[in-house]
Amino acid sequence: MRPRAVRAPRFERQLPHRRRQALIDATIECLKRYGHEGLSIRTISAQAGVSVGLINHHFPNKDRLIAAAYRHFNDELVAGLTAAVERAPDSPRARLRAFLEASFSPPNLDPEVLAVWVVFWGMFRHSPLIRRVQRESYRGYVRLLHGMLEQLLPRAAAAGRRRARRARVSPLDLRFAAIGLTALLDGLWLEWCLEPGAFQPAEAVRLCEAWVGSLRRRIAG
Amino acid sequence: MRPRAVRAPRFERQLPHRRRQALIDATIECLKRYGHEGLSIRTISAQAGVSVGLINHHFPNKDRLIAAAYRHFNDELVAGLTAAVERAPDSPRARLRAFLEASFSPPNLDPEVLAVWVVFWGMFRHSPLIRRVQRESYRGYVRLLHGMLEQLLPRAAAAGRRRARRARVSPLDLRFAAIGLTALLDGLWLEWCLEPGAFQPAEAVRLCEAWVGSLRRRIAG
DNA sequence: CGTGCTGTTGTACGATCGTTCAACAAGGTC
DNA sequence: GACCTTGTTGAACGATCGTACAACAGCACG
Repeated sequence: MRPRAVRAPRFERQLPHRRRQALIDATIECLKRYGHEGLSIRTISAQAGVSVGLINHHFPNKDRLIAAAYRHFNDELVAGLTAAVERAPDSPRARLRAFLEASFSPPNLDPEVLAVWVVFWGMFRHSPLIRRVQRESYRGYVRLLHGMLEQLLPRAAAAGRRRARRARVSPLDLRFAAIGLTALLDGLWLEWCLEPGAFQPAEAVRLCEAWVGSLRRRIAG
Repeated sequence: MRPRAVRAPRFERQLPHRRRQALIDATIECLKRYGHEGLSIRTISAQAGVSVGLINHHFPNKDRLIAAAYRHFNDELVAGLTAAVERAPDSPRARLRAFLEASFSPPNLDPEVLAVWVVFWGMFRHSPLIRRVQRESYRGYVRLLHGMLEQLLPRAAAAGRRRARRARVSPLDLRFAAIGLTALLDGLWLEWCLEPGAFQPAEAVRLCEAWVGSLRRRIAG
C-alpha cells in the first residue's frame, strides 16, 4: 500500500551446509518421482526451489551432488537399522527380529526407494565416484549384520585349536550365514517392492528367521 | 587400378528382421559397455556400424527399440534356463540342479549382465512400455520355477479334502517355496555380481539346494 | 543396360543438457 | 544509512540429444 511498503525478499540466504542438504534431499525426491530422467540440474533445482546456477555454487559438478546424495541415502539406511536394533531388548534373537522388521517396513520397504537404489546401482560400474561411496558405505551395513549373526549362531567347539581364548563362531560358518541371510533379505525386499501384493512383510520376517534357525541347527549338529 | 575398377559398396542392404536384430544386439552391447549413458541413438548406431537415421527406419522411436531389446534379453534368459532344464536327467532333483547351475554360470552370472538388468529395472516405474514387457516376460520364468518346485516338494496329505483327485503340493506351501527360492536365488546372484570374489558359484547352488531341502523337511513333518 | 523399390545415408532442426559468469541482493557489521 | 561479504540469480554458451527428411545407392528384375 504505502510507497515504502516492504517487498518480500526474492530469496533467502542459507548457511552452506543447510543448502547443501536441501539440494541432496531434492535430488533424492527427483529420483523417486522421475527416475533417471529426474537427475538433471534443472529438475533438481526446480524441486529445491532455487535457480540453476546455485547447484554449481555448492557442488563442483553434478556427479559430486549425486555421489553426496548416494552417501546420504546409504547413511540413512544404516542409521535407521542401527537405531532399530539398539531400541530392541538386549537379546540376540530380539535384535535380529528388530533388524528384520525394520528392513521390511517403511521407510525402507517402498517401491519408490527401490527405484532410487536401482538408479544408483546402474551407475556403479561406470562411475568411480559412486563406486567409492558404495565401498565406504557398505562397511557399516556388513559390520552391523556380522555383529548380530556372531551373537546368534552357536559357538564352534574349541577342540583342536590351541590357545583359543573364547569359543566363537567359526569364520567360515559366519561368512556363509552372512552371505545367505543378506541374499534372502535383499531378494525378498526386491520381490516385495516389485510386487507389493505378493506377500506380507511379516511373512518375509518369518522366512528370514526360519533360515537363520535352520542354519543354527545345521551348525550345531 | 583400371578406371572402371569395382569400388567396394558403401553399405550392404539387409532384410528388415536381420537389421532389427542387429540393432537390438548393438543396444544390449552398448548397455554392457557404457550403462545408461550408452543408450543414445548415436552410440547404438555406431556400435551397429550404421548411420543415425537407420534406427528410425526400423523402429518408430528409441523407446520401442529399448523395449524390444528388453524383451529379447528376457527371452534369452528364459530360453537358456529352459534348455538347461530339459537337457538334464528326468528327475526333479536333477532338473532343479540344472536350473540352479545354469543360473549361476555364464552367460547369466556376469557383472555386465547385472548392469544391463539394473538399467532396465530403473526404467520400470516410469516407462509403460518397459512395464508391459516385464509383465509379459516374467510369466515364462514363474511358470518354469513353479513347475519344478511342484514336482520336488512333498505331496500334501489328501486328508480332509473331499474329492481330491491327486495329492498335490498345497498351493500355500508352493507359493512360499517359490517366493523364498526366487529371493535366495536373486539375492545370491546379485551379491556375486556385485562382488565376484565373495563366494564360488557352486556354493550358491548348494545354498539354494539346502534351502529347498529344509523346506521339504518342514512341509513333510 | 535401364528401371523401380526400398534399405540406407547424413545433414539439419529444435530441445535440452551441464556449466560458466557477470550482476544482483540479502543480511550482518560498524 | 553506508559498506561488505557472499549466497543467489538467470542469461548465455557449446555440446549432445532424438527425430525428420530429402537424396543416395544396393540389388533384384525386365
